[in-house]
Amino acid sequence: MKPSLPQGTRDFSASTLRKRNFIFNTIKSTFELYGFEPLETPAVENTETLLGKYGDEGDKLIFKILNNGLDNPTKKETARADFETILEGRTNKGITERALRYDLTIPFARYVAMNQGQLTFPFKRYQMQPVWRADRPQKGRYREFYQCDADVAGSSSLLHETELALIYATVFEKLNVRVELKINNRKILTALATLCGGDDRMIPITIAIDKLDKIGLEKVKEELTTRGLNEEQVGLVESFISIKGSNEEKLHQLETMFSNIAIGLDGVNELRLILSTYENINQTTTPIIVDLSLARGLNYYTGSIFEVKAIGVQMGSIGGGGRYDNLTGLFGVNGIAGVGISFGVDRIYDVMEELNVFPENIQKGTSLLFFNTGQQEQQHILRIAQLLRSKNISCEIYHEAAKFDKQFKYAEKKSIPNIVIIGSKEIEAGTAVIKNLSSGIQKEVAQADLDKHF
RNA sequence: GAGGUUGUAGCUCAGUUGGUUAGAGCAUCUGAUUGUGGUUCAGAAGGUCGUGGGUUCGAGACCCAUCAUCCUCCCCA
Repeated sequence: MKPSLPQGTRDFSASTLRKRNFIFNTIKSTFELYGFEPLETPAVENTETLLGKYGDEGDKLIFKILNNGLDNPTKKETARADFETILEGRTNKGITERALRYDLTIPFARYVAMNQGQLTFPFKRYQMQPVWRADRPQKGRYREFYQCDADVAGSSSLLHETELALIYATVFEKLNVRVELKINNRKILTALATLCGGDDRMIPITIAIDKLDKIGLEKVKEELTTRGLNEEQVGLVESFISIKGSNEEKLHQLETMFSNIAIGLDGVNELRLILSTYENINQTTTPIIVDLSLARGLNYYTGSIFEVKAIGVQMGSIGGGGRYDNLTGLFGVNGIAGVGISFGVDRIYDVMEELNVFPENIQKGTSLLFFNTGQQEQQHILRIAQLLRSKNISCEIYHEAAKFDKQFKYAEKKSIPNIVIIGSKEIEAGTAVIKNLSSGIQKEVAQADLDKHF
């Protein structure tokens, strides 16, 4: 059979992995600087833990795992009946009891709900693991990709929003990626829905305005009309998303617009507080921008919402997050608020590759190669290599006494910067020949001092 | 779920209106080179042209199906 990879998945080789790890390490160390602690959850969750949390579209994109033992003859009739419900488009425990994790937030909520008695609140955790979506792959979209989440459970303090925004700014500055950090508040969108005829207008309105920068104002208005808004209501939405100016100017206009709607004013005040603390503290060059068309599809958000876009690259959002008032409510535990952000490592990688901003020094592998001149010498070299390794110098020995030509080419292909020759002559003299491959400079040193040269 | 793109050597790609034995560059291997590479030169190896049907005297090329791929929409990181 021909070897192949499932759609939307990738192998990562050494140079890619070093760059990816650079991103992971940057995010991880920043999370820890802010007091978040690590958590890992299984790749597989019970299907019912995940279903119904991401909307109808989301449910369709969850990878479900076929149960084992369906071919057991004694269970054949039950299996057949269960499968009928699958054909009707519903999931069934008898066929797919488990599913692959779709994001990290719901598993986190499940974990908090299960362990609420043991946790210290506010509970701050970070999690960097792959998630899977049965989506159609395309640019910046994979079926297996990593998310790096930091969430706080059990606190409604807006301090967390500010700190999470600072984490975004810090990480992207460390990665040398210029970004636009966009913020909005679901309460403002709720107020808009109220103005437009009721809370049930919330989802259609958010879905439509979220597409503003992609499809333009006219198409958004069309979509609002087909979703049942009348002319006056469409006009309201239009004047809402047309609000321009500085952050403060936008907030000011919103106050006028929602002067009679408490939840709207509430949202404006939250935004103002987060913005002022951020702007006071932030030492990076990343601006935070109020974007009223920012809506975010996931419907569990209830307060602040964030999104990060890279500047200068055509790519969907590389990070997003927000506040959800009742994180664990779906698991029967009420009263635990949450707020969190997520980094899309795979997209960040694509962006950094396109902008060519990875540092040079992260590709460091083996620092020297010992040439192999024969069995006898190999024994001697092995001892020296172990000594260097104990001093934290990475080295390898060419696996056979081949022509120098071959050994040189091996070193060059693996980008090993130095080669060391210890042949019979050198063993006798107690010396070693070091050659730097990029400069071509060669020197003879005492074997005992070898470690001092790397 | 809807629409489009592209599948030829390990990689990147040529291949004329259908016509002998399907090509190039890079990479690989061998030699020039018995302890000093990158350059150069000489040579070798590598393909059931994604798969299966069809049209034709003749198909890498045309038609149909199928699979894969990348991209767009939906939705999202």
